Amino acid sequence: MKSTTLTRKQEICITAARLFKQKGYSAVTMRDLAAEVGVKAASLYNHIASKEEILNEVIVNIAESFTEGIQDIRLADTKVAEKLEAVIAQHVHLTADNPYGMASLNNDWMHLGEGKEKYLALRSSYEQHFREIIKEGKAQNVLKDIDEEIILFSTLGTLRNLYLWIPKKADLQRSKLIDSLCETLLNGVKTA
Amino acid sequence: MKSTTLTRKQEICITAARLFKQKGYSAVTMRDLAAEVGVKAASLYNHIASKEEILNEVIVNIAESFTEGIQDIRLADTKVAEKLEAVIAQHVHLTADNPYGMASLNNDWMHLGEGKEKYLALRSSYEQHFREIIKEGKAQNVLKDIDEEIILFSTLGTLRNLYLWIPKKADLQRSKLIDSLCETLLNGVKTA
DNA sequence: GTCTATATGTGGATAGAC
DNA sequence: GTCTATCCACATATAGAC
Repeated sequence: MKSTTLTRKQEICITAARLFKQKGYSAVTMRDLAAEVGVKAASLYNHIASKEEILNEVIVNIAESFTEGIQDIRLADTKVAEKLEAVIAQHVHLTADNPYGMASLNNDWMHLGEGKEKYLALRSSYEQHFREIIKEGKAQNVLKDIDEEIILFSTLGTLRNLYLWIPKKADLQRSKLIDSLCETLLNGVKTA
Repeated sequence: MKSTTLTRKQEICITAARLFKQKGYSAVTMRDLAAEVGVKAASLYNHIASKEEILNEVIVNIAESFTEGIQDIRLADTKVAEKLEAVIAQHVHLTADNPYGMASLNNDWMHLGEGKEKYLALRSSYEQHFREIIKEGKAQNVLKDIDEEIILFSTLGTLRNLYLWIPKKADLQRSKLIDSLCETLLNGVKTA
């Protein structure tokens, strides 16, 4: 992140993420990737140590962004309702910035090698922060008395799938999308 | 579906679906599958023609159930609110009956061969029926004036992820889960 | 930093004995 | 219907010339 010019390694990882979304990590070969980058497969190894390292680069950075972000949100001195909206907004922003990486994060994390434990810890931490916000919301009577896990996974289910249709709705403004999602997820779709 | 005793082919497909959920279709080898079934890899080919055929068996049957089900719901002579609840209930039932197959349906459909077009047609049809129900809801002022696509993908996002946590919450009764999801998805999580 | 050539392993699938 | 043995294509990754 020190320059606007992409290093070769970054170019490889970004291209890889796009292919991983299309076919999944296991079905993408180093030859596929090399062809897309415009070099021969062997040349990739001057920039990365292994296929697995690419997956690590793609996934772990995003996972860190999510966990750091929700920690800041949780600890912030704001109302619970605003925290919930901030969590939704963060998902929209991080997904719009990197929809391909989000696909790998969701679907290919089990193919991580060394990095798997770190990823699982980050995910676990993320969910725990989210649970604490939900608990706070229920304690303050801002959230209904619905099972905490249902609220967590229902909300996360929608947010985790954002990567599937944000690219298809490129025309939709982020701010409008965030507003609609907050309304839908927090207040529901039925009229009162 | 003509007997309570599983045929060898059914046993293979059920075992395969479980492995596909763990590692994804591409990363599961015929040797992995054979070991899990308790035979040698070559023996599998007395029951199935190819690895791809297994994926077809796993995915297409479920996709058909979903599309047929939502068509019946849409055409039924019931109120829109009940239709929405029926869609949610169908997701819970089909997912609880076959959580492993749902993983393949969500994540491995792109590896279908011949069956891919059929799958895509079924999915498209499913979404179209869902859209029509949403339109009906908005026309009758049962649903808020939120973008139809947002309602569709927000709701589907949560429902498509049910396979990830239904197995972890085996103790949760289906009827309680359906009630909670209807409340959460339709009326929202915030207090009025 | 990219290439050609290749080492080494493993994938899906088949042949034919039992 | 299951086995052993095997074919052949293709996977990741390395060696060494340029």
